Amino acid sequence: MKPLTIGKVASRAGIGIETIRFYEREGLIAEPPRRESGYRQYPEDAVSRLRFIRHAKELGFSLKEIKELFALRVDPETTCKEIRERAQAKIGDIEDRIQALQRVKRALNGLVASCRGRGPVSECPILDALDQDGTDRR
Amino acid sequence: MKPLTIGKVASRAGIGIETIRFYEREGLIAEPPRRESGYRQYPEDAVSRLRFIRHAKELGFSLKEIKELFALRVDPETTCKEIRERAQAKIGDIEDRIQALQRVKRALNGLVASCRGRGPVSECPILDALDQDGTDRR
DNA sequence: ATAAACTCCGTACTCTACTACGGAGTCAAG
DNA sequence: CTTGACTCCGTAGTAGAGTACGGAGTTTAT
Repeated sequence: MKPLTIGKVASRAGIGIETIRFYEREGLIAEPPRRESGYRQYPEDAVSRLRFIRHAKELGFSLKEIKELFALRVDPETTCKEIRERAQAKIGDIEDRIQALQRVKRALNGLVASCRGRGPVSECPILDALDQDGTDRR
Repeated sequence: MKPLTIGKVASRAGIGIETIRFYEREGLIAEPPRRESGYRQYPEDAVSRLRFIRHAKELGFSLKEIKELFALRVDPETTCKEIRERAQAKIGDIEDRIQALQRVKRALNGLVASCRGRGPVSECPILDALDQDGTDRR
């Protein structure tokens, strides 16, 4: 359980050193303790947090949204009610995204099918995939 | 079925006029025909395409990726096999994303539940949600 | 005990995806 | 036939998310 240097954390989490410092500046991760020399010393679980950030980004969450996800559990002063409400809002959000992804997937499947069927692929099922609910949510 | 001006297209698709011109420059949408005055004239289905772009972006696809999705069906010279392969790769990709989102969702649900259960919410189920496969895919 | 590798910091640069500006021409409703 | 809304274009600016630089100090493996 010895603390990790920034370089170790970076390679384990699969991101760059500069990015970690950047996230620290942006408040996505806590400032870690330092040794006398000023070197950062990370506990193991910093790696999980950074991986989470990486994956969440790949899913299309912005850094701001990721911060909000983290905020759901920090401070023990937040009332349960509030946490529940915010979490549930996020869940709704995520469900929307899943729906939308499933539509894209169906469209691509349609493409594959029509292709297998050997007919001309000229017309485009992808376009219909997400076309509905033209109005804004979020 | 009369053609639409850029402004109409923009409002129906839920994006800005400048953004449409930008997408045109970037090759995400075709240059539409113009009337003598130079005004762009869009067919109805331009709206679908733009909505598709908007939704795909919300899902975390970059413009470049979106272009790749579209490229799956443009040129009729691409072999069926190739289209199928590329489409299937994208499908796999999307399935991964759906899985990941479902993990986040489960984590949030857990959060809500543990909260309702009244125990201390101190420890963080969210972090585990996406934490696995530390290595890169894509 | 010394070289190679690592870390520090602030600043500056890059890339993506818009968004705004502004002057000039065009359209359409009254 | 005017006037207010719309569109044209090129260029410039912005926000978000990193990424690079470079000189100086620190660790660590041999």
